[in-house]
Amino acid sequence: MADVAKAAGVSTMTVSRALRGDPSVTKERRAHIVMTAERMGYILDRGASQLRTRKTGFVAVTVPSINNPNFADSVRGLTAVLEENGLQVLLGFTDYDIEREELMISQLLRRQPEALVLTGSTHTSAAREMLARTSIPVIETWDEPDQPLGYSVGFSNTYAGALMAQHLIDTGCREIAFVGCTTGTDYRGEERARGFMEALKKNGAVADRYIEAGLPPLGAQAGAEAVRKILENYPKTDAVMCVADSVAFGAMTELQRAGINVPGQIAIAGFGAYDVSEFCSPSITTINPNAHEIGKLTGEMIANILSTPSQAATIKHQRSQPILIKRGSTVGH
Amino acid sequence: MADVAKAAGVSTMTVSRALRGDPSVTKERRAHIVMTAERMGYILDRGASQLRTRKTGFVAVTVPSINNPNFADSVRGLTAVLEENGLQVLLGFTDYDIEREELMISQLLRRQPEALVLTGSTHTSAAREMLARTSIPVIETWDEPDQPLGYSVGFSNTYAGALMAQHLIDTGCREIAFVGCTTGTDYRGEERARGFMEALKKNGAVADRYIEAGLPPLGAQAGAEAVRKILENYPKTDAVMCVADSVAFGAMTELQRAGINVPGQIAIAGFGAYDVSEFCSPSITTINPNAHEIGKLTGEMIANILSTPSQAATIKHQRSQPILIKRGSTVGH
DNA sequence: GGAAACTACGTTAGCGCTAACGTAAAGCCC
DNA sequence: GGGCTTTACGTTAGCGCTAACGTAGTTTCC
Repeated sequence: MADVAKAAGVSTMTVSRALRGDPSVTKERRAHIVMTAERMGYILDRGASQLRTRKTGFVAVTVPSINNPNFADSVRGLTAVLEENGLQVLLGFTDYDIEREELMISQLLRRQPEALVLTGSTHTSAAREMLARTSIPVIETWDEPDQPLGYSVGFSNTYAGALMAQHLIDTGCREIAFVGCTTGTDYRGEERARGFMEALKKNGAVADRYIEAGLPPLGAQAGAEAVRKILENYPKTDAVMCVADSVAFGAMTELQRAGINVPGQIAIAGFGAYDVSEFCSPSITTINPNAHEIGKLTGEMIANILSTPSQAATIKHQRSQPILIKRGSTVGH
Repeated sequence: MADVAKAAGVSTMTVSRALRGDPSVTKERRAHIVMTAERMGYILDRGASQLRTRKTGFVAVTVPSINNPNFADSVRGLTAVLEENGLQVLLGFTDYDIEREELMISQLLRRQPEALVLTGSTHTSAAREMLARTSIPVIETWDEPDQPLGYSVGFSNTYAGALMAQHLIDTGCREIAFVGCTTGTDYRGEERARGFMEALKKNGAVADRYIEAGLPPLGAQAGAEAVRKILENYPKTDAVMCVADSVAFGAMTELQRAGINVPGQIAIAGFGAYDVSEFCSPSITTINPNAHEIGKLTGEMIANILSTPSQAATIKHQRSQPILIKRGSTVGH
């Protein structure tokens, strides 16, 4: 910067001001300085400026996996809003493991982010302690936390599960299975299962068919395997709800391969509103979690918090609405 | 840090050394310092340390979109390897737009990354200039650049296109359409189309059926619409290659809906080895670009470059091999 | 047993930037 | 026209950390 200043015949302070667009530099001088800097290939060092200004422009984000289209959508929505506000996302992948989440959090915090976004509301106690001590806002997403760490944006996965259970019962199904995983990793999926099962019980339907399908992230393969288990152990099953659309797609394909009519004999439902569930045949009934919206709302919440100097936060908990999408895989049952 | 030093009864230098695991601190003292720091909730500021050490631990990465499973896989593979080497990925999304790529690059460079990973080899001239001036290694991925900016990891998309064309011709197809987009955005997809068309010509097949399917990222919807165009304009078509598996899936579903047998009447092929193409019925012939491998190789290359102080780089260009996966959507034609 | 080497610390300085303050010169007001 | 404000800069200091060097105390070796 000193070199640029000398070349432009001004002080480093003026260069700094010019490059940051400070209005107290005359237009002509700024243009000259910017041109000089460009010609010399000078690039402003955000690392040094952050040391002085105490602003990094980072927002740390942890997600279980980027291969899940829902989380990918959320990250995209979040990134877009933050970018408009001059903020850069620092991503950490937890692989559906809260121990890894703890590790990611501690690493990300060293970068002095201005806010921290987590996926889910289940964390290790060490992570909770760290986060309690942090002065930056923490936003939990994709859930409605019982003991919020600060802010939250999401929906009740229990409710989402119940929503689908109600739909299947309304369609006339009574012997309903759920395919998911309760390995203590995908907590949001487990909550959907819990909400689903409880709603079944409340409606007097059979609620003993929980099929363990392996470790997350579950895919079509897991769905196909689960269906084989169901046909073998519970031949009278008339509906299968899956923890994600990819699983539902695999399940439905396997049923069709076995010559079973969907939805005539067995109805299929999923979660996530993935592309595939819309275009397969029959199309799969699902729940749209509005992933992009969650990311967008989170970004807006952060922009809001950071621009409000007082701690008097406006809205601390944003609820997003999961939408039931009725499709061919259940409606003709 | 000074507070921790005082509390532990040592100098800040010793605290710094202890927290970084410098072996010149006795075990007992280190344990004591680490404990003190933890008790006080002290977190090391990487931003300040990077100013002194000139090492940020950042690797900047630009990808067109994270919603594409291939790029998601690549990012995951890359992140995993870099994480093992103490490096943090800084992600920028270009939305298949090289103007946005230029913007992302200039923003990311301000963070002083130690390496820069780009997707593709088509860049704006301003971006090429910036990158030529940078002293950090630049790795272009998902392509084999004609004018490499430094390093590269990828495969020839032209070759991948030709590979599939050859397979369709071998299967007996002659009137073959390609569904993609040539809007000057998805350069890798365009190259696959070019390689595909050239291979068709070389084999004396019809090569005039390029179907423009809209802006990237293309999905199942685009595939379904393209198929309608094909049936209308080129009813004698006996095979359809799509720029991505999601598109191929939409195309196949639409054909089946129209009562056309796949592969009996029309064969379908895709690209990307997405989950859906394996589990749909019939399963879709595709090309596996080994996305995760590309990310992994890129990460290893970076680790290698950064650990070798001399500029005498070992391998500058890594070739990854796309694999043809023959499946039900073409083999019974 | 004395020089050399090593160990385990502390001290000093500075990485590149900008907040806060200082200061001329110009503009403004009655 | 004297005092006020405003504009457009420059000067000083320091953000939190660690490389490089300095220094006691200990060990090694012939």
